[in-house]
Amino acid sequence: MLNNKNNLCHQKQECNCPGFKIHRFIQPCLLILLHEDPSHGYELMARLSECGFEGENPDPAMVYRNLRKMEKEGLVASQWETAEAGPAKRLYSVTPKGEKSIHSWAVHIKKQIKRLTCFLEKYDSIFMSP
Amino acid sequence: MLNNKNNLCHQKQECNCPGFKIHRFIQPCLLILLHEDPSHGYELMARLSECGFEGENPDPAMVYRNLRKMEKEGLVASQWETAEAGPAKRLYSVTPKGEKSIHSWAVHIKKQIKRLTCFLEKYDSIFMSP
DNA sequence: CTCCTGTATGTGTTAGTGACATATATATGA
DNA sequence: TCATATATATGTCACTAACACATACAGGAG
Repeated sequence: MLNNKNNLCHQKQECNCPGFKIHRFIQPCLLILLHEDPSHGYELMARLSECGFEGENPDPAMVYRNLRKMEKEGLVASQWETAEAGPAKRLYSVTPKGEKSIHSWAVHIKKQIKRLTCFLEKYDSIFMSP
Repeated sequence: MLNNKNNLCHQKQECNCPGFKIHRFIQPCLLILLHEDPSHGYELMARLSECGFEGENPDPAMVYRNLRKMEKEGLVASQWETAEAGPAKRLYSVTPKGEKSIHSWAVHIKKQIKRLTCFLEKYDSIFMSP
């Protein structure tokens, strides 16, 4: 039932949310932050604390590489900003395709909250019950 | 402030929850299921639906490899069960070290729920407000 | 007896990811 | 001129998810 050669027990990945389960949570965070306000990588690192990453300074490599990757996939667009003082910034904004991706992520994030809550309920009933 | 050579902006990984963020969510699920009731891999695949994985038949490779890995790390222990009919089963149960790991996971899972909820709040305020 | 199905446990491979280290450039103030 | 803050980026490595595939035992159908 669970596993035979014609109907493998694990379903094929159909969702276009990369990662499917939940890793790459940084991607939807970056998308929604950019949707609120176009921004650049360095600023986004700070703004990630708005997404429940308080105190956990994010890896710049992760931020910059994800931004470039999402640009390659057409989820965000960028342009150089040289007007202000300091080194040039690469300003990112969300494309229509990126906005669709946000909706898609929201569905999966709801599902994941359900799973995590399910774990916590089990946990509490085992270790927190009187 | 965010990034200088002496105090890198991303903190070192100190937590003993492998994966730190949330991937490998299958591990705490297996641990708590085994804590409820010692079981074997094939059965655990079915029981994962109790953990919010309804309809998503898990990859056997993930289940079995994670079980073996956790055994190697001393989080679970196993013994062959040959009494019943059918092929032999490898019966797993949680060790004291594994129980500690469950507590550790619970902390991080609470944090992750906070993060995901934070995302959804932003999402709703942008796309669901009147 | 043979074949199919269900139960049960694994291995092999590959692309992708996270974590960490490091490099580079601009501007400001001490 | 030297340290610091701002800003972006590359290199590497171990680990993971995803998928394909292999193996073995047992029961029932034909």
